[in-house]
Order: sequence, then C-alpha cells, then structure tokens
Amino acid sequence: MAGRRAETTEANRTRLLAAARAAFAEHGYAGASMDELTAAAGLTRGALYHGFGDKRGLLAAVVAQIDGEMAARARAAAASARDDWDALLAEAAAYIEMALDPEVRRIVLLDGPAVLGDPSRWPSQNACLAETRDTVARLVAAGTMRAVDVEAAARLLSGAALNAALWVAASEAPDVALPRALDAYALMAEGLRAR
Amino acid sequence: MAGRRAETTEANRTRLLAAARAAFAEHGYAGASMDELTAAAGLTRGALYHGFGDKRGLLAAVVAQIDGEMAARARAAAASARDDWDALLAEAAAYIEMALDPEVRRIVLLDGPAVLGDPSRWPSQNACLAETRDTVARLVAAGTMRAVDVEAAARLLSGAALNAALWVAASEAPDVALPRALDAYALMAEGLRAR
DNA sequence: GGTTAAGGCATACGCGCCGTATGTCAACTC
DNA sequence: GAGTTGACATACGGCGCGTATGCCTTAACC
Repeated sequence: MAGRRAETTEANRTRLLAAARAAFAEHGYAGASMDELTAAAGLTRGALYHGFGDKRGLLAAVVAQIDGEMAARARAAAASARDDWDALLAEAAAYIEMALDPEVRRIVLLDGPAVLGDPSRWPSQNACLAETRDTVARLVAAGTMRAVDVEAAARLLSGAALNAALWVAASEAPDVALPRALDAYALMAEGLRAR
Repeated sequence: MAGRRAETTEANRTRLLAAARAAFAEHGYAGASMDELTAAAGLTRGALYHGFGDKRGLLAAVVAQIDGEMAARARAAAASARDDWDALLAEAAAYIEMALDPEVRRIVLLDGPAVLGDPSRWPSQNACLAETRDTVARLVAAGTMRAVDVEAAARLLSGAALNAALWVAASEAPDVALPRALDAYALMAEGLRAR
C-alpha cells in the first residue's frame, strides 16, 4: 500500500524542492530566506532541516534536479542528430540555450559552483558533464575525434559552452549573440576533429 | 606634500584590501566576517563602509585588484612568445596556472561571478577578458585567425581556459591533469586558426 | 593663528537569518 | 491497543550585516 506516511513525506519533499528552486532562482542562494521558502511550501524550517540537513544540502538537491533535467534535454537533442559529431554540437547548443534560462544560470552556473565547489565534485555527479564525456569518448573511440584526453576535452567543451551561455545572457542583444557563440563553438570543436 | 590625511587614508585602504583578500580567500565571500576582517587590519567596520560602500563593494575592489595582476602576468607571458598565435596559447597557459592558486579560484572564479554577476559586467571591466579579446582581435586582423566574432571567440577561449583550471585544481593529480588540459586547449584553439 | 568646515573613522543599535535543541503528534509494529 | 519510531513544529541563542550617530583630527580660510 506504499504507506500513507512515506507518501505525504515524499509529497512534502517535492513541494520543498519546488519552493527552494523558485526562491533560489529569484533571490539567489544567499538572498533566499529559509523561513519564507518553507512557508511558501506550507511547512517550516523543521521539515527542511530534517530532509536536507542544511541550506547547502537543499541547494545540492535543487542543483541535482535541474542538472538531471538538463542532461535529459541534451540527450534528446543529441538523439535527433545526423551523426555523432553533430550530436556533440547539438548537445552544446542545447546547453547554451538552456543556460539562457535565468533559473539555470543563477542556480547551476553561478551559485552552484560557488557554494558546492567544482561541478565534477558535486554529490549529484553532474549528469551534464557525464553526458558530454560519454559523447567525447564515443567520438574518440570511433576515430572521429583526435586522441585527446577525454576528461580534459569534455571539461573544456562543456566549460566553453556554459561560459558562452553566460556571455550571451549578459550581452545586450542575446538573439544576435547566440548564433555567434554557436558558430565560434563549432569552429573551436573542429580543432578536435580527426584530420 | 601630498597631504598627511590622504596618505594614511590610502594606507588604511590598502590594509583593508589585503585583509579582505586574505579573508575571502580563506573563508569564501559568504563565510568571511567583516568584523574579523577589519579587526585584522586594525580598523573597524566603519572604515570599511566608508571606503567601499558595502560587502559587495569590497569584493569588487578585491576582484579588480587580482584581475589586474592576472592581466599583467598574462601580458608578460604573451610578450615572451614567438608569434601572435603562440601568444594566445601562452596567455591561456598563464591563466590556467594562475587559477591553480586557491585565492584566484575562490575569489575571482567562484565568488566573483556569483556575487557580482557576469565578468563582462564587472565594474573593473575584467582586464583578463580584455586582454584575450585584444589578442584575438590582433589575430583576426592579421588573418592568422579565421573571421570569427571577436567577442564570442574571446569569451569561449577564456571560458575554456578558466574552466580547465577549475578542473585541474579539482582533479586528484593536478600535475598530470595540467598538461592534458593545455594539450586539449591548444587543439581546440587550432580550430579557430585560418586554413 | 585661530576658527570653521569637512571628512575619515569609531560606536551603538536593530533586524534578519541560520543552526540546534527540544517538544509533539500521527503512523507503523507486534 | 500499547509502544516506538520518525516526520515535523516550536523555541532559543548567536552571529553578521547595514545604518544612524558621534567624535576627533586634518585641511581650508580669513
């Protein structure tokens, strides 16, 4: 019967996550009040500390959630690509476009690294990074990409993409900056392609 | 005689900056106490708020200082390069090595963007970014680099470099990760070189 | 050179927020 | 159906930031 207890517990956890996500997106991690946030979810800080440990734990959970969604969208973008190389570019384009969402920028790209440290050390293991690493590994194994260190290349590519997104978002005309960023990214990636 | 007044004021400002830099590096922006920080400089928060406005203003000043030092070192590295293309790689290598300094990572790469927003919008104008932009512009003008958007390329390259530094620093064996990051960076940049 | 204006810095206060310790009540166990 | 567990609420303490206010030294000016 799944237990009446575990059911409401899970529901509360979900509501807490949603409220935290909204609060972190709107006010940033430091500016978000846990009292307000929990009240918005119809609960108190007691529930929060019981389920997430502390404020950092809450952020980690929110980051993991968004990161998972991003990885899924990137996978979908890659799936509809012609070949594996095109999949790499499609993934990057997907990341950049997703990072234009203020919620993603604020939580995953800015507060995440500042509070939780380097993404490769996140408890959630950074699904996005794993995604590009897999793609790069496939390309190298197939001989499509030069024999570069997979970890390094994946990190550089994803770093370039996410930084490009920050630039596009901060620019005065994002709609004109976006294609330029994508062009430059495609060219840079070309340097890694086998000759 | 330069004024006895302005002299001590400037000295106090310098000591405050140094104390803030040390405190931000050790405890992070959020964890650094302004009371402790100012006491370490032999002053109180009054001096701080008078000279820097608020905690953010203090961070902005510290970031501007470190950023300036980084840009100077990058320029020096570029100056001793064979040609302009080599200068681009030398600059990147310099950035990556500088970012292995925990102080630089913590303050400029993590807390800086999270608290002050995108680097291109910093009050200090981000000397590092301007440096690579200039280098890229020279390369494009000379026909050494393909006719890519200068802003976009500079942002991608510097983003990749700084992200590579975060990866190297977080890796278990930074001394082996570093050359791999540099290799991958050189290859990626190669994609931008004119054919 | 004495008075006045100004500005750099210290002191005092209030408020919000986080983390923990403690309490309570409903749900599962036997 | 009594005991126990565990999810969540309540209460408390402390810290840290920002501002308002006051003092005291330096520079300006007649």
